[in-house]
Amino acid sequence: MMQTTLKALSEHNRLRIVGFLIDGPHAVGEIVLELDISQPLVSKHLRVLSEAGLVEVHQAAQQRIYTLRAKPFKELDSWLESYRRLWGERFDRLDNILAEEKKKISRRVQNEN
Amino acid sequence: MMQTTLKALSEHNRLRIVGFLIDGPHAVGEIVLELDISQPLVSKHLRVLSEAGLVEVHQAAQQRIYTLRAKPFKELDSWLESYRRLWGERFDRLDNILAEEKKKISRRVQNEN
DNA sequence: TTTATATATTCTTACTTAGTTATATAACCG
DNA sequence: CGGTTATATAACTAAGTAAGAATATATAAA
Repeated sequence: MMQTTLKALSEHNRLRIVGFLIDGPHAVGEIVLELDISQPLVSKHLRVLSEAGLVEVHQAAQQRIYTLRAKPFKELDSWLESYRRLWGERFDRLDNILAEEKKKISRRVQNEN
Repeated sequence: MMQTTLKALSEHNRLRIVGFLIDGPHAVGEIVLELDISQPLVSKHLRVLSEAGLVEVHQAAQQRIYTLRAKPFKELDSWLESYRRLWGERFDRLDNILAEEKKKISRRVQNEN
């Protein structure tokens, strides 16, 4: 749920963890080194992220490798969709670009004929 | 900041308030009726949202009208950009929308000829 | 087996925060 | 003015939660 996702992401260190996991899966130990906080703390945050469905684990020997899951981010993205109208800007810009593209394409198509 | 935005949105009733404000500005009293929670509680949440820069107020007689501000949502959107690669396809939103639109336009223009 | 490595869990403490109740402020209205 | 409406603020309580310290679990290696 959106609620759960937002809550999980609303904490500083968890946001950092998620940010670190963008560039691929990482073991707990690597996260500890990257964030420079205690291992138990990292484990606890990973648990929260895990329960929120933001990450998944798989085991490799003694290591636990954590990976981002796409779903909650996709959900966030589509939730945001309702708000994009707030800054018409982007769509305006898009419209302008589209208008130009239309001209270009129109010209091209006519040349082809 | 992303942190602040996410934290403000991570609370149930605040998320509801923000959701309600999508369809336009609303007075505190209207929010109270819509969410069916106490007025002081609504005021407190509006304060948090306000301090997080998610809403802005203007006064009309005894009423305070709250409106969504675009900026933090824009920020959220561009923050999400880094994560879109998680579900492949839409890497740059704009680019992809453009690509699709181009096809449509191309088709349309050809039909016009 | 013992020992080392990697990670998780438990317990506690300090702090934050959602919600309630009661009260203050301020604008409008007769 | 006095009353009413609309909203904010303060004080309080209860619940949540992040962080640290100590300990437990589990796999691997010697």
